[in-house]
Amino acid sequence: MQKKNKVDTKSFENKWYAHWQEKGYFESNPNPKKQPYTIVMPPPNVTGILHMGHALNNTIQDILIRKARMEGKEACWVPGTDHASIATEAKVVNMLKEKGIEKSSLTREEFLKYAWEWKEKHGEIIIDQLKHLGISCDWSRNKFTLDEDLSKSVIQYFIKLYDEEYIYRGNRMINWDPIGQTAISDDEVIHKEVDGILYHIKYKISDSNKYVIIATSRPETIMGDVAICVNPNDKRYLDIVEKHAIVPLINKKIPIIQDEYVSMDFGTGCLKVTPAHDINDAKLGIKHKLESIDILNDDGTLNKNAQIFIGEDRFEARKKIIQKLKENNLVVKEEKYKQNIGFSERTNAIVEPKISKQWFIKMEELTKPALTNVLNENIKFHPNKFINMYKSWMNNVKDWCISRQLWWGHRIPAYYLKDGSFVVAENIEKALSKAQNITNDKTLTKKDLKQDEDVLDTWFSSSLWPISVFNGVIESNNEEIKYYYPTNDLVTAPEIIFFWVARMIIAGYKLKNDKPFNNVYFTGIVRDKEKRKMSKSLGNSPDPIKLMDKYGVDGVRSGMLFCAPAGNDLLFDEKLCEQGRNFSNKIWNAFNLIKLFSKNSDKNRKTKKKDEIAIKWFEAKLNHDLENIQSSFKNFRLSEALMIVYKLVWDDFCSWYLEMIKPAFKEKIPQQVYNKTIEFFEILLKILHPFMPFITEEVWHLIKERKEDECLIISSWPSSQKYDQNILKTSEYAFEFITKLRKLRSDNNISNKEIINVYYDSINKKWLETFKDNIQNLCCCKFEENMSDQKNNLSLNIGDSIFYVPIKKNINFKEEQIKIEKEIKYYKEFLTSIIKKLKNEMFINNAPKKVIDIENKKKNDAELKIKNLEKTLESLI
RNA sequence: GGGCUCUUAGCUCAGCUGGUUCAGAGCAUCUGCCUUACAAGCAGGGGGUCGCAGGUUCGAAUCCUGCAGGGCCCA
Repeated sequence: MQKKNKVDTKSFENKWYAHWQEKGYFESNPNPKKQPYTIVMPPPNVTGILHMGHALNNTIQDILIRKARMEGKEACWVPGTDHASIATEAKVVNMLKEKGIEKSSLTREEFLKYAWEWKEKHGEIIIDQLKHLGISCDWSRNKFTLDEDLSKSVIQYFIKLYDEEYIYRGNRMINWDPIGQTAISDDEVIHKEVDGILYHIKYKISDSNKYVIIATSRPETIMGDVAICVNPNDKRYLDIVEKHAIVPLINKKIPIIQDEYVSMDFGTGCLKVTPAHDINDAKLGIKHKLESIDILNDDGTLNKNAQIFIGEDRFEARKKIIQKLKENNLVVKEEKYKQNIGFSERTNAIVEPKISKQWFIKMEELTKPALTNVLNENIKFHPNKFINMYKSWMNNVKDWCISRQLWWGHRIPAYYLKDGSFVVAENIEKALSKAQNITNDKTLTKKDLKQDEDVLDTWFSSSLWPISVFNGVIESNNEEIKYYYPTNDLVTAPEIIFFWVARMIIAGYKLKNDKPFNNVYFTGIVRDKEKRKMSKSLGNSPDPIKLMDKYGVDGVRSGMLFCAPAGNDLLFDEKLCEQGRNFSNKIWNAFNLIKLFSKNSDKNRKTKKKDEIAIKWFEAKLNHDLENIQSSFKNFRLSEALMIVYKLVWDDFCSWYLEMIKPAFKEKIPQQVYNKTIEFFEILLKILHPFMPFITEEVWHLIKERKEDECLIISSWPSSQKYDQNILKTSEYAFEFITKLRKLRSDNNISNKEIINVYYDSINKKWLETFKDNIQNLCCCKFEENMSDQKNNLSLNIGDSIFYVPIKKNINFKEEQIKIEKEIKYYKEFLTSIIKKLKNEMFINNAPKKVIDIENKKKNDAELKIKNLEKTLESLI
């Protein structure tokens, strides 16, 4: 029969969220009397939707901020969204395509109008979804990276870096995304191993009947070939060096050159050199002063330089070229081989190396303070294993390409004059005056200036986030930035350690000469049970909103946390939410019981001994655990902290404490015990609150009359008080006794209601006095001192004491005997090994005294144990 | 290919600079219970040569080397 004591979390989730917001509990203002505690939220893409990664990440931040708030700090959590230039622009382009509009048919202004409409329409979705999670960020501070003040900050930072000569414009090989039609940075390229084919193609030697065979995986680029290169040590090709080869199909004459760069054992040892389409070939090209022939259009189709297959897509062209070469018997061999191909992080297009004029940031100098302050732990990484990764990136960092051929984003503040020279300024007016100064031409007008068409890499703007959300770039000394910066903790995914974390640190030192945050907590990547990363394409990612509907917000939050140790991937299983929901229910039912107590509390009833002990014990256990919880939090071991709370609530409070103080049938609970129980429960609710904010707030208001502003969310975090260590130790024996007697009862089919008599002789009287009532109460037994019949008894060995249990029913003494003999054998072997150890002079001479003492104690304990077991055996027979 | 990291119960993980009776937790599983807070529960139980092979040491899950296998980052 199922009972209906299930908590309906939906009935109060919205109520409390609205109440907290209405009361302004999430909001923060600089308060010199309080210590600030600041988190900036990693801004999700403005048009994105909530996935499990967001849910985990924001839950963690919420736990941290709620705890800080309860600890009396000025807790400020700044939320926001990111314009995500390339991702959002791609979405808008697709949307337009569906309407039959090509981006190329629109002006910049027209396109941006559509983009802003799109943003207005979709931009609030993720914010609403985040609110669903119950997160307590200061929504009045909600920012968007394209907001006016943030945009100004970005431009100002650009100008500063340009003026200090960290930013330059240069013609370099970059990664070209033919779908997004933009340059992307090295970090936005994902390398994957792909099955490819290495084609061995014959090139005729000029003025000869001979051929040279080159190996290439990209035959469509042969029209861009400008040379053939061999290793000077390669004896196979000595005869053709200095001659010329003829590029097939287009019959172009190219030189055969030598360079040690060419590996003799890869392919045929002959490399076709295509400087426009390969980074290494480009280097060779510069070295040997070769021409660079770009045969591709920006969209990845062949251009007129290719001479053939003009307008065909690069991969189509590849097929056709191979076919044509085959027709001419020029393909000697096709070899399967694994090659590394770069894909665009955002569009998944195969990236094309391309020489292009772009804006770059010189990184070498800028990374120095950013590296030092992580290595010296001025900024702490949790877990710190990521320091190594960070270090190697910082040490090998290349200049960062920050221009993107997109419209959605911060437009580069460079203004070109007719002669191609440019000035960098925050707006056209300032640009004009700069231009007039430089050229000494006061007749110049705005019309003579043309702003750069490109926008900045999104990560360039987000690197300012911890500063710009407090307007610290433009007004570097305002009250807010002075109070909140550096922020305390950043919670993010290790995937963006370079994209974002590193660059925020760089910006922090550049602009504020100080770190942007004290701690970086790296969460794991959310994966499914089969360890596959959760992704839309695999369809293995549950919708967090649906999960919250099913298991309650608190259930999902705690469920995720159960298995989220820092830096370890989270193998998500819906079962965890079930566990979380069950936990909510447990809390709810503990509340139900306490509510029953309240109806039956009695001011005149005196506190019993068993209750006194229960209170004394739980008080000690609670304070003991509070210490551990605090240290887990300090080390960002949040799932560990939750587990301590979980066990404290479920096992210690519900299973032991509440059972101990539960009054007998039809009896009332003493008022004092009730009050103490409420006090404990309140502390438990407080430490549960960061993890499970809703149920705890609800119960908080139900267990006591409270005013509407006496909320748990702003209550004070409990600190650990001094506690009785002794009772924690001695109570262990009581629990052990109870467990063992319960087992004895079930092994021998004794009904739970039947009182079992337990006899004892030499025993720690004080211990028994302390725990007697609770033990008798919890496992339905009765202690007697003198036993008449010394034989045919079962017994319990607890610590150094023996308890005899005369059982009238048929007991298999033989079996019992074998069991005890086995145990005696184990302890005897154990004892032998310890004695051997203690006789070992090397051990005695080398081991610290503490260890030797322990071994001696082990010896004594084992001897006593054996003695008691033998005594037990005697009483059995 | 370079670097980092991991391998402990069926699953997910704790086990700090070697030394408690150290092999642990949660989940899962098994057994018995609809006992008046809770079957989304209660009570009890079982389960691991700590990846493999060496080495250092009085003593190794813990330190070192090699091997095997997984993961991450960078080329």
